[in-house]
Amino acid sequence: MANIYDVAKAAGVSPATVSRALNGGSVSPERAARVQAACEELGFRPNRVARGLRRQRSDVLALIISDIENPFFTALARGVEDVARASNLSVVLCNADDNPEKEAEYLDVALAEHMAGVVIFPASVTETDVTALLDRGVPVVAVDRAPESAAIDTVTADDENGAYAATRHLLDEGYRRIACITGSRGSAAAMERLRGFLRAHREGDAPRRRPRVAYADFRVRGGYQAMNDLLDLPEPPDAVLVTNNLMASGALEALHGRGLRPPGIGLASFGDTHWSHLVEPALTTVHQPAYEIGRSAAELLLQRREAPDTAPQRLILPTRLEVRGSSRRAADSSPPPARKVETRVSHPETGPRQWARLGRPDAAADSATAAGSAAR
Amino acid sequence: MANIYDVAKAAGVSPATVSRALNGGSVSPERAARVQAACEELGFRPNRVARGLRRQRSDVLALIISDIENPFFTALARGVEDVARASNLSVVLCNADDNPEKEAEYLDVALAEHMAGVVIFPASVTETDVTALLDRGVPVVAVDRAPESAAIDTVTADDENGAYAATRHLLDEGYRRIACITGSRGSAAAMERLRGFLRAHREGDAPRRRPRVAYADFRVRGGYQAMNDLLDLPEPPDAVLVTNNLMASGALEALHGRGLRPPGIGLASFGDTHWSHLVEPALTTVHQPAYEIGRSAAELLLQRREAPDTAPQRLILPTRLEVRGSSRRAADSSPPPARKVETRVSHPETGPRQWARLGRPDAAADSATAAGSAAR
DNA sequence: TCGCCACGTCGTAGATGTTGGCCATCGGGC
DNA sequence: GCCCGATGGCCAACATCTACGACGTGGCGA
Repeated sequence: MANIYDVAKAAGVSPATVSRALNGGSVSPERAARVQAACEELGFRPNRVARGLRRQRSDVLALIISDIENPFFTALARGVEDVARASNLSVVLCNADDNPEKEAEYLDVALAEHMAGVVIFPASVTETDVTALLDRGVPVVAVDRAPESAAIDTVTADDENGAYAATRHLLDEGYRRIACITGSRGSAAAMERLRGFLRAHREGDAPRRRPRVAYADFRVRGGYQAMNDLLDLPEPPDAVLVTNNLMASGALEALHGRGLRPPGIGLASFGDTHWSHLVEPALTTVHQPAYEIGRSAAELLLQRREAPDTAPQRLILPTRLEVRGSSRRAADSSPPPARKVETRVSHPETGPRQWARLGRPDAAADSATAAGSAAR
Repeated sequence: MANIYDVAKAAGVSPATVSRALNGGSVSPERAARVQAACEELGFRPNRVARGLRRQRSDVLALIISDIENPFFTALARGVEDVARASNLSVVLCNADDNPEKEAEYLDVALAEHMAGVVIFPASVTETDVTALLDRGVPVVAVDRAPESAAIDTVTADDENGAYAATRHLLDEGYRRIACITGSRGSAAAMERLRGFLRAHREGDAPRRRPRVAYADFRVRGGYQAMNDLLDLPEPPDAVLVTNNLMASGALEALHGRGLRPPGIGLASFGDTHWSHLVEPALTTVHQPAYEIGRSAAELLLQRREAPDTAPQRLILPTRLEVRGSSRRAADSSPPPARKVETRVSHPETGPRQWARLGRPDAAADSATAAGSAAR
C-alpha cells in the first residue's frame, strides 16, 4: 500500500507537507490540493499503527465488562461505541467474566497497546488495579462500581431510588409480605438496591414486620434457587423484588414451575425491557439506562482525555419504573397498558413496545427502525 | 514505561537478545534468566504498537456486525472473542447498522490498522467490498451471507432444515393454515428459511393450498405489522412461522394485543432462547448456534492466517428445534417440559433453563455459572 | 530605498520501540 | 584444521509525526 513518501513524491512535496496537509497543519492551498489529489490517486490511507507509535497514543479504547451476553452490557457497549465512533475511535471488547485475573490481562493489553482509554465494569472493588494505566496517563472510567485502587470517574444508575420505586409500587398494589432477592454483599449496586427496598418499608403504610432478604449471586441459577427457597418458607412472600435481569429469569422459571402468577404473587425486577413485557407473569421492571451509562462513560473518557487533571466525577443516571401486569387491587383479566414512571411521573405508552431502549440519537422518528438491526 | 533498551541495559545484553528471549529465539538459559529478571524488575511490557509496525500485522481482529444489541450477534461476538483470546488476539467491535457506508468506514479502519483479520456480517451482498482487505492479505470470513465481491470463507446456520423442522412441527400439531413471516428477498438467510417452510408444505400430509408468505424487514415493527396484516385477512392463518427473533417479538406483541394464544394460534420462530421459554404464548424456537458460528468464524480466520492460499470453505452448522407450548392435539392445561430436537432426535430437559447458550467450553459443570456473569 | 523583523511555509532529520537479516564469534566434533 | 551449529550484537526497516532550521516575502521604520 502507498505510504506517505509515495504521496509526497507524486505531489512533488515533502512527506512532512503531506502529513500537515492531512492533519491540519499550515499548508498553501495549492499544495494541499496537489496532496489531496495524490492521496486519492494512490488510495493512500495513513498507517494507523505507525501514527500510533509516533504519537504515543492510539485511537482505540477498551471496554472491559463481565459478559457481553448480558443485555445490560450489550446496551452499554452500544452506547460506548456510538460515542467513540463520533470521535473516530474504535472499541475493543473484553469479556472478563468477573475474573480479576482475566481482567488484569486485559488491562495489561490496554497498557501495551497504548490505548486511548478504558471503560471498565470492575470485576472486584478490591482487586481491580488501574493505577498502572493512570500512571501512564490513560484515562479510566468505571461503571457501576469504583475500584478502591484510585479515585476515577464513575457512572452509575440511581439504584437506590429505582428499588424504592419498585417496592413502593408493590406496596401500592396491596402486597404486604414482599421479599427481596439481591446480589452479593460485595456489590455496591446490590447494596444500593437493597437500601431502596428497605427504605420503602420504613414508610408509614408499610407492614411493620422486617422484610425477608435473600442474597444470591446475580445469576440465573441463583435467582431460581432463591425464589424456590422463598416459596418453601412456612410463610412465603406474596411479592418479590429481584435486583437483576438474570436472577429475574431464574425467578420466573421457578414461578412457572409452581404455576404461580399475579395476583397470587407480585413480581418486580431490575433489568432490560427487551422481553419483560412479553413474559407471563408480566414483569414490572426498573429500567436501567444502560445505553446512556455507556454514552456518559465514553463522554467522560473523552473529556478526561482533553483535560486530564480535573477532579474525578461521579455521575448517577435516573432509572425508570415500567409498570405492567394486573393490579392486585383492581384485579383485571386483560393486562392494562404499561405505564412508565420516572420520579413518580407517569405517561401512557402507545404502539408496540420497542426492542431497543429509547434515546438512541439517530432513532428520533422511529426507534424500531434504527434499533432493530437486520437479519436474525 | 520501560522499553526494550532499558531492559537490555539492565540485563547486560543487546535489545535483540531481549526480543529473542521474549519471542522464543535461541538464547542461552543464563541470559534468558537475566532478561526475565530485568523485565520483571522494570515492569516491562513490549509495546504492541511498535511490534505491530515492525511485524506489519497487529494482534487485533475486527468484528463487523449490524447491531450488538441483537442477541444473535451478542452470542456470535462472544464466540469470536473466546477464540481470539485463546490466541492472544483482541477483538474490536463494529456496529455497522446494516449501513454499507458505515461498514465501508470500518473496513477502511481494519485496513489502516493492519488488522489480523475481519469477521463480517455483510450489510449487503452486492455493495460490501472486501477486496481491498484480501489484496493486502488480510483474511476475511463472512457470516450468514457471502459478499459477491470475492470468494471467501463463510459460516452459516442450516436455515433451510431449521425452518423445515419448525414447520413440520406445526403441521404435526394439527395446524393447517400456516403462514410465514420472513425477511426481505435480498437476504440469503430469509430465502433459505422460506425454502424450508415451503418444502414442509410439499409433503404428503400437508394442506394442498399454497401457504401465505409475508415479507417484512427483520425488525420488531415489521413483525408486528406483518402479524397484524395476517390476522386481518378474511381467512387468517391458524399458525405462523417467524424467521427471526426481532420480528418474533413484534409478532408476539400483536398476538397480545388481540388476546390470542395457543391452541388458538400456533407460533414458531427463529432466534435465541434467552427468554422464549418464559413468554406467553410459549414460543417454539429454531435455536441458531450463534456462539458456535462465532467460534467457527474465528477459527477459520486463524486457519487462513496460517495458510492463506487454501480454497475458501463454506461451513453450515446445524440448528436445533426447541419445542414448547401446549400441543393442539393433546390440549394440556399445564405447559409440558420443553423438548429439544436436532435432526429429529429429541431428549428431555431438566432444571431451570439457562440464560446462555450451551456449549461454552468453560461451562462444563454448570453453564449458568460460567455464562451468567455478574451484576445487573 | 534599504534593512530588519515577523510570519507563513516547507524540508530535513530524528524519534517512536520492536524485530529480523546479516555477520562475527565461539565451541565442539570429525 | 575445518566445518557446522548455536548464540548474540549491530544495523536497518517499519510509517508516521514533529522540532528545528531555512527560506522567502511583505510590512514597516529609519
